[in-house]
Amino acid sequence: MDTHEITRALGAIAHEARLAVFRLLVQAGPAGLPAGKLAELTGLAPSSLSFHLKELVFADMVNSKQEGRFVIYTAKYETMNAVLAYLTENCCGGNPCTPVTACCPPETGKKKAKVKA
Amino acid sequence: MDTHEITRALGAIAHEARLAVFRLLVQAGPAGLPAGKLAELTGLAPSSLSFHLKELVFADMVNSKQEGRFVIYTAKYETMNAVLAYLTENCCGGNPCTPVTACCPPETGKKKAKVKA
DNA sequence: TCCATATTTCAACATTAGTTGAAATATGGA
DNA sequence: TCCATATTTCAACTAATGTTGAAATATGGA
Repeated sequence: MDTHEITRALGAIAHEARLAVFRLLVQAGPAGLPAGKLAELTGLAPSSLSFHLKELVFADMVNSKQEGRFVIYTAKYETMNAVLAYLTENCCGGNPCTPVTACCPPETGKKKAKVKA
Repeated sequence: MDTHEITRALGAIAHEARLAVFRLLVQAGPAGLPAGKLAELTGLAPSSLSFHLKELVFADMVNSKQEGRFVIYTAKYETMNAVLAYLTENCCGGNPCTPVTACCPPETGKKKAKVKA
């Protein structure tokens, strides 16, 4: 992940509405949530939500999949973890401080169903 | 830290120039770097750098202190760590996945020289 | 004091991001 | 097929962000 992708990912969640959406998806886990539910939970106008979801998808922070007439969105933990890793890399002039262990295995909504233990 | 502060912090580093500056400061550690050195390392015009530094300070991601005729900037690890914590809080629907241990003790450039162990 | 260096401020402008409401598209069910 | 629901697209507009160069301010040293 280069700096361009990192800033895009950060920019994606550097907005009240998108941060709210992203957190809802993080908390929803691999099952995700349909756009309508997100609209209901955030109170965003459908067109505005759609705009923000596109941003999140473009930044690779979120995945979408059609399911019947719903579109289900899921958080992409991998990208978030890569961002966290980048932010703490080379921290403190290379001094080995407490290492960052990023959160959550790759989502099971995708192909790889990697489960711990 | 509320969502407004989080988005401000994220927005502060969601920009190529500011991310570069922030990383340089993270790597520089508690000693920090003067504005001029940052201008040299990033190639930013002085007025542009000044603008971005103000953003970083405003977002509480960076501290500044006058030192002779230089202004020394330092990264504020505490804020970064709070942001990392927020992003992974309540992850996976509350499932206790690998916990995030954020990076670096509070900087010693400030008053509190809290060292672990 | 006067000068050189370090940094910030300002105004003008250019670019990008976000919001709104209406219309378009897609899907499943009667 | 026709209708209702779910979501996205579009165009117009508003607001926020970022860039530039010149001028202003502050500091230390000769």
